[in-house]
Amino acid sequence: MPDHPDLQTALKDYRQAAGLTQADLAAKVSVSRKTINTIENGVFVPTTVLALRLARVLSCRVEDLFSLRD
Amino acid sequence: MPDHPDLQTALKDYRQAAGLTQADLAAKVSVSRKTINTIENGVFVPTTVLALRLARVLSCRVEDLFSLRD
DNA sequence: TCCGAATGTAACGTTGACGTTACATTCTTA
DNA sequence: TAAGAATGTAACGTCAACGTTACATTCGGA
Repeated sequence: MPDHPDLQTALKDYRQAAGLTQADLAAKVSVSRKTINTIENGVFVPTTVLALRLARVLSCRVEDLFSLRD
Repeated sequence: MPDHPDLQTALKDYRQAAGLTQADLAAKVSVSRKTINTIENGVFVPTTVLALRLARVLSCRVEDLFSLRD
């Protein structure tokens, strides 16, 4: 489960704080559970549209969920 | 210059407010000028990494630049 | 400790983001 | 109004995001 070179994510923390499973969150933003799983594990970076949906559902900013690795 | 169905953007407004040309902004975030141009015109949506870079350079949030069309 | 729930992960295909180059068009401003 | 700067846009290629399905593994509570 490699970290993505450009980005780090706090998605798992926010999801768990909201009391949601990966499957719950996937349903709320209309993607597959695998998509949530691979994003949390840094396998790939979500599109901006998905990042905006995730931030909306988790009541935070895109920057809270994803930050550039400098 | 079709609007993207999922997203609307205020990138042009923020760029112009910062006194930057498309070429200036492209250089600052390390993409081609065409990429900035096509994003501003809604031809396609930037990746999350690029959206984060744009927000950083323009001193605003990703949500200020891009918003879901509901 | 056992069982179900939650999570990890693999293969294959489709689509769209972006680069590069080049040229046409539209704005500025002297 | 002429010249340069800024912007629009087209063709073609590459790579990564995601879907779908399926199965293995791990975790948490009775």
